[in-house]
Amino acid sequence: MSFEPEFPEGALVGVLITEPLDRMLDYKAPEGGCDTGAFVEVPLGPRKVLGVVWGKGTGGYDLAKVRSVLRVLDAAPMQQDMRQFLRKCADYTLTPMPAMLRLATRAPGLGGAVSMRKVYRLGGREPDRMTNARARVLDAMEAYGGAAVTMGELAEAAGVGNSVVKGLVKHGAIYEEDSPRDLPYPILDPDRPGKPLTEDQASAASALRAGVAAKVYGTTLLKGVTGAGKTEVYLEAVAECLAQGRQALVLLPEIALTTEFLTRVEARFGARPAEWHSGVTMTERRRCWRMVGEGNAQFVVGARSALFLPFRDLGLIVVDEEHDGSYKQEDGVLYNARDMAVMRASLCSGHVVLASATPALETWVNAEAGKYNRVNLTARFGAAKMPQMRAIDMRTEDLPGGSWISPSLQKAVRLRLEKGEQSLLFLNRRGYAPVTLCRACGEQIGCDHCDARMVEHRFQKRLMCHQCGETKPIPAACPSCGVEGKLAPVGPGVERMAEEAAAQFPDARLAILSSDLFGSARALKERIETIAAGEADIIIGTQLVAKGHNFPLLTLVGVIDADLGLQGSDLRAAEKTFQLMRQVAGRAGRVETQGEALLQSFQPEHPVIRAILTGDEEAFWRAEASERQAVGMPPFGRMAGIILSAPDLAMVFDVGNALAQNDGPLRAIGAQVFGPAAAPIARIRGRHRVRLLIKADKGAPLQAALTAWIGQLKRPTQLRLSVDIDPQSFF
DNA sequence: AGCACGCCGACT
DNA sequence: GTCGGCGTGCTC
Repeated sequence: MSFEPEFPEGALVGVLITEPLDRMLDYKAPEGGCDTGAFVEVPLGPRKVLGVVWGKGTGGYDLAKVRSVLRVLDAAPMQQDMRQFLRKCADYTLTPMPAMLRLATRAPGLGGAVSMRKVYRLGGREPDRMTNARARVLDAMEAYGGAAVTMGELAEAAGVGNSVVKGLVKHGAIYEEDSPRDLPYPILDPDRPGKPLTEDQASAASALRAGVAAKVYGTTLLKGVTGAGKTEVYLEAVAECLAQGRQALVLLPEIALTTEFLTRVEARFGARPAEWHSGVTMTERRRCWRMVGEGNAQFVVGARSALFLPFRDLGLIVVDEEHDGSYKQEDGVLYNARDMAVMRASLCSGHVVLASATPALETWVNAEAGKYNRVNLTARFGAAKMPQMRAIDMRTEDLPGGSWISPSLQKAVRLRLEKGEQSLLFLNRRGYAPVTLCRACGEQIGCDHCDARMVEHRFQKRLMCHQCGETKPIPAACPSCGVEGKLAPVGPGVERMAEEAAAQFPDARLAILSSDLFGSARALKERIETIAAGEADIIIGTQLVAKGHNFPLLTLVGVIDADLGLQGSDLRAAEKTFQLMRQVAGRAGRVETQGEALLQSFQPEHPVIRAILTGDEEAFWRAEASERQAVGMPPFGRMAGIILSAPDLAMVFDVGNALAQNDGPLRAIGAQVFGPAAAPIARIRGRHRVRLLIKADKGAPLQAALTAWIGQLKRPTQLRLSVDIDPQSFF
């Protein structure tokens, strides 16, 4: 080290650790000193824990008891913008700092030494005897040029066992050396020619490029209809970012989408980006985390948690399908990755691209207000046209009970079958039937641990709770009245749709796409590929199919129940329905032929259904926005949810009521409290849950008031409390 | 989070 | 008389 450390040995430093203590601890700097941002190992009681040097120590602790940092870890120090990001994110979501730090250190083996492995290069000397096998090894070696190769790879390439290689090492014909296991990612070339862009795409791309080139914070909504080629366009923004030598991040809402994306990146930049999501191996995660921190990964594609990777110089974050509900983490640290992406970029002078065919209302409003730029992508790529959309009025269809494919829809499917084209029947309900009803006593079979009904999954021959995942066999007799043979499945699920479709179209090849029918993302992806290639005539799917997979042969989409999601008092229901419908409809006819989308509805005059059919999105958003504005709901007001849970129902309500009564800190900022009421999921794994909702004006200092409010409460040990800022759904 | 300390019920 | 339940408190 040629530089003096910021804190010389023995100096007092404040360390943030990943253990749930909601304050910094003072330690003495270790031998050799340390700097702010260093990842360190510190003693805590009998344990050694991970931490980050956050700055000068406070000195507010008995100096005699202050212990010393054990060692500075071999990892790129956390930069100032990252520390600011964690702090702001913690303040916004009311999450303790240690939990934020855990999010940012989700890399295995962080504490360990850099792991090494043996690699081999061509040596200078000749072996004593040249054998056939040895010659093959040297030939294979030659093919690698000067590059290092592992034993496994080399033996494989030469078609020999490793003893041959070892023999050559002994004679000096091959050098053996140690190399870090975590290798840098291949260099991406932003100057390779991309796919030719349409005029529309090119102008959108240059707008995005300009945003990235400015090297200041900015957010752009990239709004483009399904199939308009948003990916090609934002990859140009990535190219600009890479050309500047900065790092780029693309967030995708679904792991299943990454494989196709990687292929496109490879085609555009000549190599694959780093991947970060729950599906990648531990080794690869560690490599990704380290290389991102060292600047040896230029481009990362990942899930929402990739926002917390230690980027050195992040110039661009793309949030693809930004409206997708899965960007909101629903357990642990409750954050919305879309909003946190904006926060992160604002701290590192990066640009954000929010891409969607159907933006979230919040995003639309921000673009209208001029807080975000807006770039529209209108033309469909190539010859593809938007599908014709039509409602099927279910009130006038002659349909026997227990079946859901109307005669009009049947006719349309037959037509496609005759032409050898694919149809998609969309139903956003997994399983066979959502309700199992006893025809003798009216009992609906529920989950033993939650207040949810059990959904029949006929493939697995079990009932399943979609809340907690609990399953049980389908009983022969009613658990309530004991009568046998009277249990009946009620309502449709995709499995049941498949049964009906098989009866209606006996000669068609059917494929069901539902997340619970696939063990892995890989299996799902393979299935999607064979279907896209034409292995099925009729696809029956849940919302999984609405997430951007490309089915070129698909020309008809039938939405079985377009009314699902319109009911209820969930404020976002209309928005979600709108987004889903347009996306599913966008599946149809992505290539040459004109597609058709049919929506089965009992209320075709509903504004949402009409907005979908007329394609007047702006009208939909304007109407939705003014409705929300009138009642002061997000994004025109602020909301927070408080979930209390404990094994004892009375206790949860007592605490909830106590909170509701002592609402002084909230009243001080003009906020209102609603509840306590049973939470949307009233019981999970034996814990009763109640929810309070807080509604405040847009500018109100909500987080500070919530902290003061919750702080005055003394709560029993078994009671858990979590705060959800900007909840996704509120009843 | 762990882990220790500590104060009340059913066992050798 | 002890073993052990988990409530309370501490960790620099």
